[in-house]
Amino acid sequence: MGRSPCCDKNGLKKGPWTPEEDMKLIQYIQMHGPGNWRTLPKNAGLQRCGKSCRLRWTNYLRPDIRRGRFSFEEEETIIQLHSVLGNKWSAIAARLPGRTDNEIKNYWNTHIRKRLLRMGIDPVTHATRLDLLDLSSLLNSPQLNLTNLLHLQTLLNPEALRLALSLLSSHTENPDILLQKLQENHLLNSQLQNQAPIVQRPNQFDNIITQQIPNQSQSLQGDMGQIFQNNLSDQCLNSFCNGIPDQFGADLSSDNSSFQSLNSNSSNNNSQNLSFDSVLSTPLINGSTEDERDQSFCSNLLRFEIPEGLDFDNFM
DNA sequence: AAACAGTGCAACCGCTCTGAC
DNA sequence: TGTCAGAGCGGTTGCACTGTT
Repeated sequence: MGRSPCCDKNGLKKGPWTPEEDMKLIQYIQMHGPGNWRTLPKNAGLQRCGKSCRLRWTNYLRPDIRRGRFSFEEEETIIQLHSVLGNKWSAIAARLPGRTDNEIKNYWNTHIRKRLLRMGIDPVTHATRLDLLDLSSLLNSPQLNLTNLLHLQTLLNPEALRLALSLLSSHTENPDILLQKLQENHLLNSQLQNQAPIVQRPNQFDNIITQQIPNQSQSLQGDMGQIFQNNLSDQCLNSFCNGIPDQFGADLSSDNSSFQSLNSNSSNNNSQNLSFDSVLSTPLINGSTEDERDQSFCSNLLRFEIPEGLDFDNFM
């Protein structure tokens, strides 16, 4: 079915483009415009296949190409769009002027994907996954305490909470048991993955919070349930983030003002009024370091805010 | 200084989609 | 309606560069 012949089968050149080749391609397209890539290389005097020419032009030679590091806003847009569109790189690129699908794809695979994995987020589904979370780092965090673990309950499976509580007690009592628990964790994780997916997309959060909390609180005994009543909902996401940062090589205890303000701002809200917009106020700094970005990502962990005016019909 | 490992990215491969005939 | 060629797309590869030992 219409597959174009491979370059090497036709004796055409492959590999990196030389400046001379670039110049020929640019000059030809400036005179005749892009299109008809099959005949273009011959007419332009290039020993390349049409596909190679098209790729070179669309990804690197086009005058409107924007080079350089991705801004934080661009990263956020990529993540948000990816959560909705998946690996539709061209569709994502269409919303990022000057960026190509290839560039976005590479950036996702080399930067964003790894970062999400470190944060325990499945880069495919954007769901929080305990098996992806670096629990050993989490447990070493000075931020780790019972309250934070309880906050995790709202985001994780009850089995996961039980594991975490068990790990915490072991952590302080017997390091060997801790190691054993961590190994058992792999088994638990595989079981968790077979259960209903723990997806926290924003439009589902309200339901999760209003529906899951009562059930899970009831499943707890005595004071535990009361603690949940006091700590659930609007602080859960905040505390979840507070529990994570050590694995990013940063200590948020010295710089968690955004989270503190979140606490104070949201303290008057009940769980049903939880707005994830309130988590979005983390200051964003272009050109920040990877660690700084990780911290900011923490606050934007579960943010899948859809840009205003975005018509998804156009993507499908 | 050399060897090795890890990382990032340009480019290619091969499949699918689309439109012309 | 079926076939074909061209174009586009996502996945993958290979190499250059950088950091570590």
